[in-house]
Parts: sequence; structure tokens; C-alpha cells
Amino acid sequence: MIELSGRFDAFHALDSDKQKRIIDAAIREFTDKGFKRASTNAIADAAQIGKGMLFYYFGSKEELFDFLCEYTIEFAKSTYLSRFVFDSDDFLERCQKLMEIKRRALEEYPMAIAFFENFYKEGNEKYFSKYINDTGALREQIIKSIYTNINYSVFRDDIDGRTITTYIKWLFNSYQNELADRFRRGEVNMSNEAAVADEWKRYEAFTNDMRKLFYKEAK
Amino acid sequence: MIELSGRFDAFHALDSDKQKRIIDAAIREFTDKGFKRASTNAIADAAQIGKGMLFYYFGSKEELFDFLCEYTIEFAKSTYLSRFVFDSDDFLERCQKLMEIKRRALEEYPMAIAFFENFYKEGNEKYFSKYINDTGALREQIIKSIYTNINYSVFRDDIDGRTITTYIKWLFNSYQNELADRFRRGEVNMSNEAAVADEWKRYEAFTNDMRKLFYKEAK
DNA sequence: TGACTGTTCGACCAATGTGGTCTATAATGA
DNA sequence: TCATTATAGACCACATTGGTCGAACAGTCA
Repeated sequence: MIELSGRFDAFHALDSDKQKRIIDAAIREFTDKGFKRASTNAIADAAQIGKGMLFYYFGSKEELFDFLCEYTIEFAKSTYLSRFVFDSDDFLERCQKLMEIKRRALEEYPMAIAFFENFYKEGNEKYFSKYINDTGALREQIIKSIYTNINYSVFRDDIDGRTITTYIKWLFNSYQNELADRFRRGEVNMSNEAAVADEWKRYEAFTNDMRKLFYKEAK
Repeated sequence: MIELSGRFDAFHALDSDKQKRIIDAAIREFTDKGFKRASTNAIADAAQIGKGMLFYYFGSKEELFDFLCEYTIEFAKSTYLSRFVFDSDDFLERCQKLMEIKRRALEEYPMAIAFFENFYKEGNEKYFSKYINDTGALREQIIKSIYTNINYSVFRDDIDGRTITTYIKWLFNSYQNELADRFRRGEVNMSNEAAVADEWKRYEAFTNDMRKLFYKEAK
């Protein structure tokens, strides 16, 4: 569990089960509806606590939102960003690593990621604007670490290298979205051993295709 | 303007300006917030009519929603679907034509398209379920018309043809999304002659790349 | 003119939901 | 035992909801 500064002592004194229930419920509600339309009633219900407790712990809806912002940023920093160390200059390998990192983060805490990626959408601007610098810096750091010192010479010559990285990025994103879609629809069953292997084979074929499409013939 | 059956006579008697204002406001509100959270107050305000008129014209919120469903389906059928006649068996050419159709539809009535594409998301199921057959059939027809009788022999041999069409589809979608994003951010100025030409050059380069990437060498 | 018809508006309604408070307990520990 | 802290949910004033209604208005026919 990620710990934050002195505020919200009462909350941090809770057993971590309850903490998690509250955070999950709050993140889900805010991600679903945005700050304004989110309901503290719904959060308290979903977290299975009395409504009074929410305000006992956090003081107000806005402070709860603040807490979640700080919390998810801290989460992203400590368990997500720290993994972005690319030792290879091969763009495709970096994409694969990025994919793996995202997959793990999504496994560890899907809702924190969702909140982190969504809270600058909708009509939340007013409330998260104090965090825009933090998150912006985070984002930039990630993008920079992916795109600096790429070895373009391995790509085919007849298409501009930067364009190729764009195409690869687009295909990876689409692949990821399609996977997420099938997952949501229950078509992918990660508990089944054979299905996991199958999924892995798909992925391998995909990355092989990327090599075939965008790299020089001999490699 | 698309006309519908006998109901809502009072509404259809309005001058088309006012009709459009109301339809636009309603579509925007429902698309934004979904049926339940959409506010009839907001719709009336945005359409610049008294609130009583909404109910005078449509009877209830639900009937207004019904009207919009029928209206957008009719719009999609008459001005969108009718254009899906693919005379070529070349997949790439079909994608280009599809792109052009979408562009024109988006130009003609962006909000109708948005409503049509969004109303089966969110929590609207209960209210549009009566239209699910219509829209489903529409969707299927479009997909079928794109994917039947494709000439796979023009594609490179080392990747499965179906997979290639998937990749091309993904890239076209990404291209489209990126364009829409830049448009939303105001980075694309379609009133400027030079900018339009530039945008067109980009697009041509993109489709050329698709040929290079996925087709046999000599063509 | 005056009765009649069809439009228009926005004040108004009960119902629901809001963020936030407060009191009456239950639990804890000294 | 008693004081302190934790808890739940009834309760508050307020905002917003879908929907109604009466009054005003414009046009038309007699």
C-alpha cells in the first residue's frame, strides 16, 4: 500500500482491506462520472461504510479527490514509471517492453491506471489542475524514454523512420485495444492454460509481422 | 431534413431552423450524458425554446429519445449506408472510399453520427433496445460489404491475407483518430487552402505507405 | 369585434438526489 | 469505570429532475 503525507491520519490507520475498498470504490465512481457527477453516497455504499465516515476520513468530496490524485500519481511513479528503463535501441523491443509493463500495471491495479488516464478528460479540469504539472511531466518522461536514441537504420529505407515508429505505435495500440475488448467480452480466459499459450502465440506472430513489415530484409 | 411518420406533427410543422436547433441540442445532450443523466432543461435551454415546448412536441423525455433514435437511423440509412457500394475488389481502395464516406457524413451531420455510434454504450440499453435489431443489421451490412470478395492475391505472400486486412484497418482507424484529435485541438484548419492541400499530401503519403507495406513489390 | 384555435413560455410541482452534519452508540484502552 | 475514538445512518438545506399548467399571444374565421 502506498502511504502519503500527514493528512488523512484516520484513514491511514484503517486496516488495509478497508482502505482498499474505499479507494477502489472512489476511483471507480470518479472515473465513471467525473468529479461533479460522482456521488459520495454511491462511494460509501460501494465501499460498505457509513457515509459519515467518508467525511470523517477525508473532510470533503474535493479532498477525497485530491487524495486519489496524489495516490494514483504516487502509484504510477513508484510501480509504473520506474520500470521504463530501455536498455535496447530497438524500437520494436521497446514497444514490447512497454506492452509488458502496461500489462503488469493493469494486472496490479487496473483502476488506478484508469483513473490516472481519465482524470484529465471530462469536466474535471477545475479540480485536478493543480496536478497537471506532475502528470504532464510523468507523461513526457515516458514518451521521451521511448523515443530517444532509437536506431532507425534497421528500418526499411523506403519509408521515413519517424513515420515507421508511428505506424508501429498505432498497430501496438490497436492490438492492445482489441485484446482489451475481447477480454471485456469474456472471449479471453486467462485462467485456462491453453488459452494463455494461444494468446502468446498470437502476440508472437504479431511482433514477427512487425519485423517483416518495417525492418530491413536480412536481420 | 429527414421526415418521419405521423407522430410529432407539431414538431414537424416548425420551421426547419428551429427543428435543427432542437435536434442538435437533444442529440448533444443524450450523447454526452446518456439517457438517464440527460437533462430536458439543458436541452430546452440549448435549443432556445421554452421547456414546455419540448413536452408539447414530444410528450416525454423517452419519446424524444425515441424520435432521435429513429431520426439518426433514418439519417444513417439514407445518406450514409446508401453510399457503401464497392465496385473494386481492392481492399485498400475500399478503405479509402470508406474513409471518404465517413468524412462526408461527419461533415454533413457530425452529431447524428456521434449519437448513432454512442447510443448503445453507457446505460441506455433499456431505452434503445427496441432499435438494436435495426442498428445491428445496418452495422453488419456495412462490414459485409467491405469484407466480401476481397482480392487477397495482390497482398504480399509472407503474411496471411486476413491478417493484412486487419492491420490495414487498424492503421486507417488510427490515422482517422489522430486526424480527429488534431482537428479537435484546432491544429488542422480546413478553411486554409494550403493547409487542406498539406493534409491531402499527408493522406496520399499514408496510402502509398500502405501499398508499400502490404502489397506485392510490382504493381 | 369577439370567439376560437393552436403556440409559446416559464413559474411551478412533487420527487429524487446532493454534499455535508450531527447525534447516538459501539469499541477501545487505561 | 470513564474518556476517547470510530462508526453508521438519520437528517439537513439545497439543487435538479421530468413533467404540468395557466396565462399570454397570434392568427383566423364569422
